[in-house]
Amino acid sequence: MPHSVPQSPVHRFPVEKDAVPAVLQHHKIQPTAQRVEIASILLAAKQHLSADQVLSRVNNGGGPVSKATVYNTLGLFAERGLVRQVIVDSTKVFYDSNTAPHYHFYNVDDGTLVDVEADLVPIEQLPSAPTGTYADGVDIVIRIRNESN
Amino acid sequence: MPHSVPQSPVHRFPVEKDAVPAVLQHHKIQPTAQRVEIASILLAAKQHLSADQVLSRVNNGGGPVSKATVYNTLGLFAERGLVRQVIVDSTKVFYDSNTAPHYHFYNVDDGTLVDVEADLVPIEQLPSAPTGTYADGVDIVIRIRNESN
DNA sequence: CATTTAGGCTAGACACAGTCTAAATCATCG
DNA sequence: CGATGATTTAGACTGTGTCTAGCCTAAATG
Repeated sequence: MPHSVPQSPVHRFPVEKDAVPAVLQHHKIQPTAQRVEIASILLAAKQHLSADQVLSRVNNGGGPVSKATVYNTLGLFAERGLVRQVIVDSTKVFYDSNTAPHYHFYNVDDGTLVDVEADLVPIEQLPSAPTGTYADGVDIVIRIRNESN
Repeated sequence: MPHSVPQSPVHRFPVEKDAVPAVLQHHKIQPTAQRVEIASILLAAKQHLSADQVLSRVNNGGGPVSKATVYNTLGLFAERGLVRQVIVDSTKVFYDSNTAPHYHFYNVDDGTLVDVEADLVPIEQLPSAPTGTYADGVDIVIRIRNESN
């Protein structure tokens, strides 16, 4: 499961489809038709999509793209820092088009993710990583529930 | 996916097998043979086990317990606050026998989990939960990698 | 032009964690 | 003892994600 060092995006949201190939190249990703298709869905807004959601959106909009290609492409995007994997649900991975430092509210009742600005969670200092290792990133998830009265 | 409000354990590690039924009852769990078997594996130490690991351990040690029972039982334990679910790997859930407030290092190279004392990560304040929701808990995962030189 | 080559794409089979179902078993209580 | 409700069970099933083997395309080679 590849993870990447957090990296500030150089692009602004939304990214127009015309601008997608350049963004891909900036991340050392060959822009093919399918990759542009998938990236333009993700980069249309700051959002969290599962592979499943990307697959169905791409097959309603642009052209049919195979399941394998969607999964491979999302993995490649994550590896190259174009998107970030978010692990909050044991059953699926979310891909976050917002790569700026931030955390998440996760609504366990409806499975929704909401961004939390990083500076809203001031951490004085991180504990040092165990010997022989180095920190690669910090994920903070604040689990929330609906007030059910 | 049930989550529970964090709850300080009243027991000390390791919990001897004789003491397990009382611990279960303290968490409002009927102590059956299978549940005692599974709980005594988890409570033998502060540790992080997947359902898979519990299943194979219980079937090497005590008696055969079906897969469905292991999954149901772990879910029940989590719901009643005897153990905590830890979501760091998209492919499986870990069950943490340490229910005291703490966070985790997650070694993405070898899939290992290491506890981080809660007071080593001082958080000044949490952002307020979105309207209509309330915070149910905070998970912090520091992803680490092996220094590969 | 024909041929090779390399990267990318695809359908469909596959792997595997976790859930569901229907039946068997067990405990408790009158 | 028989009824009732909770628990356990084997095995089928679901859904996410991976793998395989072949196909396509574009660029390089001759």
